[in-house]
Amino acid sequence: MTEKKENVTIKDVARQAGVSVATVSQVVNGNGHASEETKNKILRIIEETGYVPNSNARSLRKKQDDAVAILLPDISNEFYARMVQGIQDTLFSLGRNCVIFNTRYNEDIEKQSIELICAQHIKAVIAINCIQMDICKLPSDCCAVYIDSCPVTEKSNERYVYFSADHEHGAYLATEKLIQKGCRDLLMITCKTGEPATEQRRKGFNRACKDYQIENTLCYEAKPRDYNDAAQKIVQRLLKKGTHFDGVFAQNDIIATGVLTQLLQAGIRVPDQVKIVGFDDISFAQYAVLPLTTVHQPIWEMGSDAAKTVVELLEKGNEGRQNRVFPISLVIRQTT
Amino acid sequence: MTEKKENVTIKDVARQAGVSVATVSQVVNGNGHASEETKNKILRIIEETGYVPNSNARSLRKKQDDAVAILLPDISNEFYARMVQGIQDTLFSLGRNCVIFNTRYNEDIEKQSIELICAQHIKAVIAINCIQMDICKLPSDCCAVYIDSCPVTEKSNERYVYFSADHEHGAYLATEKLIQKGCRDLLMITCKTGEPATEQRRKGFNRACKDYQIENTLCYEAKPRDYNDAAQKIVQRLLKKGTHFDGVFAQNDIIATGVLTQLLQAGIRVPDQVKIVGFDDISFAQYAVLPLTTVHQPIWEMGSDAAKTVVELLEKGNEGRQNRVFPISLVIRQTT
DNA sequence: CTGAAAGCGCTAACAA
DNA sequence: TTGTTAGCGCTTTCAG
Repeated sequence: MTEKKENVTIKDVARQAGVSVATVSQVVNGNGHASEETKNKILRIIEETGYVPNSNARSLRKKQDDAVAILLPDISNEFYARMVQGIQDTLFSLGRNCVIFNTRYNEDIEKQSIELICAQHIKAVIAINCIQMDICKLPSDCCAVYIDSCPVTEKSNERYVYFSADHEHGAYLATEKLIQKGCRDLLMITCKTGEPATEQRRKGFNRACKDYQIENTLCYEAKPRDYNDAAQKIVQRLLKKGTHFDGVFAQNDIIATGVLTQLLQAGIRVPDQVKIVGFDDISFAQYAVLPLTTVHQPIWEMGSDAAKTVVELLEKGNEGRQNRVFPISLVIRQTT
Repeated sequence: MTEKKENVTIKDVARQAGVSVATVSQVVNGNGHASEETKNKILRIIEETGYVPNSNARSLRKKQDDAVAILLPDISNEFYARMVQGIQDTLFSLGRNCVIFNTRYNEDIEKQSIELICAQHIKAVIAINCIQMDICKLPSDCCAVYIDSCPVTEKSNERYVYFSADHEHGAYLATEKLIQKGCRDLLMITCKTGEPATEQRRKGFNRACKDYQIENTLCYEAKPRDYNDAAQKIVQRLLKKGTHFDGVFAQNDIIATGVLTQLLQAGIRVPDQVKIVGFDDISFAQYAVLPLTTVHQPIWEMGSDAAKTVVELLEKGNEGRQNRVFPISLVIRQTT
């Protein structure tokens, strides 16, 4: 039976090695006191047979899955995809893996995902910008890092930590740049109303406007799923009505791209007549029709750090761990 | 115990409903013959307690996990992300979920992912453009849809089906367009050598060149992970050497964007002096510095169809199912 | 240092 | 229509 490498169980390995399953288990998990000799023998048999432990059985027995769940709204948005890369890279180096729940900005799918997390007895989750902030819905023995899902003023505790980029500061810098470049009639196009990141960016925008005594401001919301299209429609409508604006703060780069497209199409010169600042600094901010001035977020780092943190939370509990606010910076390109 | 909704097991439900676990199991899985009365009672208790079946126990018992595995090389590439959306949308409507393995063009990670698939006893996989074509490595009771992972001439069988876009035709159309627009010195920048899609596109390019008697052709490979950067470096080097070319067939839109950036930076007019055609038609093909002429693939549809197919394969076996080649089309924008 | 045995939560015969 | 029971593959006391 050494040629077929399927459905080999711990029992098969034990039998072939002439030991008990307990010993095999100990060797596999490295927490035993097996002699070098038996250890080597078992390892050899494992190699030969291609034995791979049944993770369902293990999770069942331990009442705990060793995967980390990632909840996010849209995997085709590069912002989230790059954060996932950060998470995975770090998880991989910790010998763990993850399961991604792509919730499509849909509360039902989010709810269902949480049910799957319960069903699978996953005890570590990274929730990125999720709607369902009602954290009671996670089993009480679950650890979590919430990224942008909660106001970071939320106190972290034994099981939860809150991460966020410094959205307010980023928005302030973006708005300030527009004003310093001479814009007086500002348009902000936000992401989803109610999202913590959206609201903090709004705050930063408003504060900058106040500090510089800018009073002509417009604000519209781009519905998610298709930010680009939403942004184009907003600009189109404004242009048609003849509403004047000379500076646009787009709450993400996808929105900024939509604004840019529509403006250029209407024959408006950017940045001469209208200036634009985006947010996130995803790759096509660089490669857009006009490379975008935008607010850079340390996306990979936040993901990587979240992975490290959630695993520590799970393994050692929260040793006085604080919430984290990640610094952002303004990247000047050609739309301002 | 009706207020806490944690760690409620089938036993708890059975006890509270005054029935056996077998009956509960039957009701939950809908394959029993319970009376309306007991069924309703059980359903009510489930609702009250918030019982959710332990998927690890179920998978263990059934020797089969009901998740579908997705293997792909780079989730931050919008092409793959959008295909995932298609897969998930369809899987969701079938009441299944998926686990994504993001292998980073890394054979080790791919191997490890396959091990996790084995460990978890997942029996359905969708493998997109994966390296490990040695399908023997999947357990013999696994069903799979391979997308772009194998030459589609591979015969499908009881357990495997091969999907592919019509890469050769797409490449032919792209190349033909360049030639018809007057290009005579063609540069092709390929994706990873050896990938079936790469090789088929190469074939299409070569065939078009032959048909139109174009002899001055150059061919370089852009290494994955950072296609944009790789493409920029290739163009930079060529420009420095003074190598002449007036038409570029980029094997994906990310590469095309890199080419475009470098060309414009060198003061070369596109499409006047050099024309470019990309491949995939991902969103920023539309929003690039110059909207890209590119080959459109039905990405969402391929994903959706793959999901449907793999589930059917699993549930009913392969009822004479053929491989599929998806049609592509050329989208003309502003780089030709 | 190693083995025996209980049991995680669930499903599927089989009995009643 | 419903209940009893064996056992999926694994980890983990507890004995030896």
